[in-house]
Amino acid sequence: MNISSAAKAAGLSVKTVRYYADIGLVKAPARSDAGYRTYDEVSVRKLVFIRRSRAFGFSIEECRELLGLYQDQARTSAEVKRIASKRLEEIEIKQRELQSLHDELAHLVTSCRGDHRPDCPIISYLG
Amino acid sequence: MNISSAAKAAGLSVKTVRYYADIGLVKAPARSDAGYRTYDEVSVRKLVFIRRSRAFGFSIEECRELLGLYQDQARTSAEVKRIASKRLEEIEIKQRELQSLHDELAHLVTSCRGDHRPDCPIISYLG
DNA sequence: CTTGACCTTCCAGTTACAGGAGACCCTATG
DNA sequence: CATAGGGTCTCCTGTAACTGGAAGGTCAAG
Repeated sequence: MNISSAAKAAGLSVKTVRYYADIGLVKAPARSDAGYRTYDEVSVRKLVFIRRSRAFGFSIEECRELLGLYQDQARTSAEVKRIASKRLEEIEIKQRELQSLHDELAHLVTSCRGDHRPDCPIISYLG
Repeated sequence: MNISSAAKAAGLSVKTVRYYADIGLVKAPARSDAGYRTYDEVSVRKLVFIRRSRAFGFSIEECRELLGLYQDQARTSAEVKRIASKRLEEIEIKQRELQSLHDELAHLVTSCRGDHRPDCPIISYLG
């Protein structure tokens, strides 16, 4: 399985798969005679795992850690839960930040008439 | 007023102020004989404007545009409102994304016992 | 045999700065 | 007056997670 097939199967771009190989996250298990990266089902499954973890906003380093736990038969669910909980907390913090930003900006936008005149509460507030 | 005083007055780091000068966002209005950047009240006010705009998540390019509108006596409030509304929409999209992420991850975290055993719904879901 | 789609490596660019090197400047103190 | 400490300058590198592109090798089809 060449890199483009693996990328398609995993739902990633070729560039991204090559990048993951470069940083040692998911290396191609083999190379062809011509030096082409060759992937198998196992590595594709890892790539999918990474894609889904990334979609959850886990960083590459967190993905690396999660992938280690994914492959580790002996790890406890507590180890996984710790990382996921940390990520959940980050999400909640970001949500609160976004909420206050949203409310403040929404207030400014609704209070701005948005007509041809120059006076604007948004600019007044920012300045 | 040297760069560190200006930075302190604007609530920014010296590095950031120098960066804004480099990219032509807020240049120092003058230089001393020794080549030191010299700031005045007007430029400090612009720096504050940028800091507050950045805090609202406006990109540097958006800040550049807003700053242009800020300084433009003839601009209409509609022009400002357009940019702010666009930003507000981006925030709302991000909020919805974060919300579904949050719900899904929260569901996984609560369904994981987080004990010494290896079976873990989080990993099962990601893999 | 050639064409076109693949693949390779390496380099540059993205965002919005931060860190640091090496050199210059300024002020205060001994 | 020398020097010590800060502050400032420019320039280079690094960050996260890739994307785009150049130059060149490979492979299958017609």
